[in-house]
Order: sequence, then C-alpha cells, then structure tokens
Amino acid sequence: MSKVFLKVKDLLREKIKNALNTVNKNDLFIPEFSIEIPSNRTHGDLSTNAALVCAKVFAKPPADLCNIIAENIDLNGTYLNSCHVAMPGFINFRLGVDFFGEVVREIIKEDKNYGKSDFGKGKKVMVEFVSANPTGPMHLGNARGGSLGDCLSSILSAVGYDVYKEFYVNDAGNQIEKFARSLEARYLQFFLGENIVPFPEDGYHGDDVVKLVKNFIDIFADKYVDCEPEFRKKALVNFALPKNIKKMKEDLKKYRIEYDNWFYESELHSSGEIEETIKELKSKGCTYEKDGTLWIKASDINCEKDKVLVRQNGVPTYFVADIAYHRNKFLKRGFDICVDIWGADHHGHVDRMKGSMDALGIDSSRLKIIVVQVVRLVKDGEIIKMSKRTGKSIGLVDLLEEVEVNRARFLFNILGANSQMDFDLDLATQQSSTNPVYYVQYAHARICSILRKSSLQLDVSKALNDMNLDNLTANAEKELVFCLSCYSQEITDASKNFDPASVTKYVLKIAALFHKFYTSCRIENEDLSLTKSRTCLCLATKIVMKNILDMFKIDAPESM
RNA sequence: GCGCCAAUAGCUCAGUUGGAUAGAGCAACUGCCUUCUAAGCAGUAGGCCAGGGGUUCGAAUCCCUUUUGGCGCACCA
Repeated sequence: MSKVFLKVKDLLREKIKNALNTVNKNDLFIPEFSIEIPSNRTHGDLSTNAALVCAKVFAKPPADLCNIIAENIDLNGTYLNSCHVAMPGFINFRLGVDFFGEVVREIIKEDKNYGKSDFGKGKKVMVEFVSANPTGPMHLGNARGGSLGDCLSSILSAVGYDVYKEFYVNDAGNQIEKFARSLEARYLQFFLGENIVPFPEDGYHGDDVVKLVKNFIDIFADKYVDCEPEFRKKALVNFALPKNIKKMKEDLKKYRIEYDNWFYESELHSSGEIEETIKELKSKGCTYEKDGTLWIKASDINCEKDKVLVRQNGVPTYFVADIAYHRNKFLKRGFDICVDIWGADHHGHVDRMKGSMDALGIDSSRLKIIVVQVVRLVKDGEIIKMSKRTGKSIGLVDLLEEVEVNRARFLFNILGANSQMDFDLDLATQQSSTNPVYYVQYAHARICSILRKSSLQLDVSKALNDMNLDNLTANAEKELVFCLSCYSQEITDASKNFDPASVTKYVLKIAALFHKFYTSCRIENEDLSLTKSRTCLCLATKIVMKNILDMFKIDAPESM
C-alpha cells in the first residue's frame, strides 16, 4: 500500500482499540481483528470484523459492540470521514477526498521508486530456474518456468531482497552418457551406414543431435571412427555440450532472461564437494552401506523409501549431487533463502530435498521449492503431445518464432504455478485484442497519448506542491486511486507467496479501472482545477503501470 | 496401491492467510465514436463453487470422505 494507506490502517487499528477500551473495565485481552478492503466496495473503503471477533471475550452480541465502537471512535486525522454498522457485525469506514489526493501526490513524487520497499531487508536470495538439460532444446515448461522465475526475481528485488539468478547445468551423470551414445551412434552411422550402427533405444532422437554431429564432421571428418569409444564419446560431448549451452544462453536472452551465474554440476564432482557432502551425511549417521551401495535412510530425510547416494559402480547419484549443490548454495555461498522452480514431474523430489537440508543442519524452511504444473500445447483445438521417440515438440525457440516475447512472458505469467495450463498457440499468435497483454499495453499507450495532447503541459515535479488534488470525488476516480494505493501491498504479498501471477492480475485490474475512468470522466474539461487533478491521476496510473511492465520486462508502448 | 496438484458460467480462468449479493475475459444478444487512442466502455443473459458429511456467528475457501482428471512413486535426472 502507499505510505498514506498504511498510515490509515495503523491509525484505524489504534482508534478501534481505544473505542473498545472505553467499555473494557476488566482489561480484557482484545484478540487480533482484521482491517480489510471489503470485496463489495459499496459497503465502504475499509471494514473491520472487530465486533465479531471480540463478541466472545466481551460476552456481548456483535451488534452491541458495533454500536459501542461506532459511538466512541474518534476519526480525527485518519483520512477517514464516516463509519457505519452493518450486520452481522461489520463496521465500514469511508475515506475522505484528502486521502485520494495524497495518494496521487505520493505516486508522482516517488515515481520509479513508488511501491518499492525494504521488506526483504537485503537478505541474499538465490532464484534457480529453468535449469534445463543441456542435452537438447528447451521445452514449453522451461518457457513457463522461465517467465515465472524471472518475474519472481524482479519482485523479490523490488521488495528489498538481494537477488541472484542461477542456471544449474546438469553436465554430468547418466543423461550426459546417453547424450554421448546418441552422438556417437549418429557419428558412426554417417560413415558406416544407418543399418550397420544401431541407434540407442533410449537415446535422443531429435534432429538437433544430427545437426551437432554434422558440425563435428565438418571439422574432424572421420578422425574418430577408428579409436577407443570412450575417447570418441568424450570428443563428441566436449564439442557438442558447449554449443548447446551457448545456444540456450542465446535463446534465453531472446526471452529476456539473463543469469548472474551458470553453475556446472561437474564442478561439484571435481571440487570434491560431493565427497564432502557424503562424508558429512555419514558422520551424522544418516547413511548405511549394503551390497557395495551407499544408502540414505528415509527417516532422516522425511521420505518413504531409502535412497541411493552412491551406486554399486561407485558413481554418485543425481540425488547426492543435488544435495551437494544446495549445500553449496547455503553453506559455501551464504544465501539466506534459496528458491527452486521445478517442473511438476519433479514434485516427488521436494520432500526428500528439504529433508536432506534438515539432515545437514540447514533449516529447510529456507529452501522454497515452487512446483510448476505442466503446460500442454493446444493447436487447432487439439492437445499436442511431445513425441519421445522422434524428440519432436514445440520448444521455447519455436514458440518465440511464432509468439512475440511480450505476449509469451505475459501469458505464461497469468496463471499461478499450481494451475495446469493449456497454451493455445492459435490464440497466442492472433494479433487480436483478446490477448490480455494488449489490453494493458493499450491502457498505457492511451495515457501517453492523453499526456502528449494535454492542454496543460504541466511540469508536475514543480507544480505538485501547490496543487490541490482533493477534488477526485467521482467513483471511477476513487476506485482507480484506491487500486493504485495498493501496489506496494500487492508486490509484498506476491513476494511472500512467491506468486508473480497475482501482480499480472493486478496490472490488468489497473488497466480496466483506467479505461472505466477514461470513459466516465472527461479529463480535459471546463474546470481547470479538475483537469489538473485528472491529468495527475493519468500520470500516476502511467507510473504504476510502467513500473510493473518494466519489472516484468514487457514493453510499455507510448502509442499503439 | 501410495503420494503431490487440481475440479467454480457453454469455453479459458480469478477468487483459496474463513467474511457481507461468488467475479473477469471469450463466445451470444443490445447500446455508445463531429471533443483527450472504440485494441475501449455500458448493459442483457449465463452458477447445486464435482457429490456427501463435519468445524462456527459465517465455508468456494479449513477438516474427513467419495468421484473424476493431471503428474510422480529407479542404483534416470
């Protein structure tokens, strides 16, 4: 909320308590009551359930308490100018005109900083997201996770966290081995024939692998046909993996995502941190050995089955590498909070990951794992399933070829992580007004046009102090200002819930309220003072919308 | 079988830290541009909040249960 609004709420809480205390002879404990914005605003601007909550303690019917509060409350200096009682026990308050003017003034003064806060107190937060396998192209789930992670990072920054964005590269383990075998098969097939060299059943069947091998052959020709398979695979992977990673960086940049760091799983192996982690878990007594395999006990990591840490062949599992990685984030690099954004297919991993942190003595509440539900692609009204066999699917890159970045980021960020999403490609590619991103951008462009054509051409920064803004009394004006005043609260809530989608919905609401205001209130009109106030309201709306769109890296056009 | 996520208008979804008459958009119908951007606004119509129990002043929201869907349950990642 704006500072003005926060002040109003704090004052009101005090005043209600004072009013209650006039009948509180026995010093009864007053329970927490809410002060909130009624869902139906015809009731008032703010309402409290104090009478309902206190009824038991005071042993009086809510209606009586309502009257006591209403009769004894002193609203002087609160920006509130009326209160009335409503059944079954609510008390509603109405804000005075001075409040609305004050909010507009505050927004214009704060400008780019409006809504920012120090809620996060500079705590170090790592947001790790996308972290797609470097063995192939990114898919739509990565696009969704990318939009979510990037927008969430921006929100956390805005509320005062020290945010660090990271991509975890799984450049070790079994899927790299699978990748190597796929590359090798394509390579040998080229020289020896497809009928002679079988392609691994579980390999990567996509064209991207063939393309990589062709590039390899352009440089090395048949140099690796007659040699040790391990040597050959290593050469192929060392060639292909950096190319894939570079491509991912470029593609994500097109999607307006850039990381502070790309962290390689292989570093955990080479630095000995995996060994360290295993030692530490052993010393805490969480592990046992059986048949040459190292296990971690289910009871120590809050899951149902014991899990393997080191395989019989001596190779550590993905799980232990991931424990070491998170240990690295918390203990080696000192992050206060770590946010992971995972696809729904990893949800089974959540409890044991958190459990492992506790086992290492790291409070698992510092690890926030957001599970994003699957994205299904819809085209021509039908769901397109990805084919595992051919590796063919519509990925992030294909998406960006068809759908403008603004739209893709916006659409992926309109639903919360817990909602399953059908991404309708036909709808997204339509250049139509049904696309919500246009609705928001149009409102912004509309304001810019109004300000360009304004007869006043106010130098607001100079004129603001002498301006009377206490004449914004129309319903549409008050609704809009009220909504703008909630911005800081919106992003703080979004940061607490790790839910950037709520801010997307909020900016849609601002756009709707602005369009309503524009339609019902003539900005250029005979009353010069009102023209000034309304122009300021336009400016304030523009500031809040621009702040949000910038935060989400979505263009805020000056004209459309 | 066990676990996680869900089920709200014809369709896509809000609303889920318990609040007053459950909201948008799309699709359908009716209006509004000789004045600031009609990519907009106003209105009509559309609901057993999956079913059933419970908790309380009060439940779409919390608990239990049934049904239906998605996703997991590897010495894969």
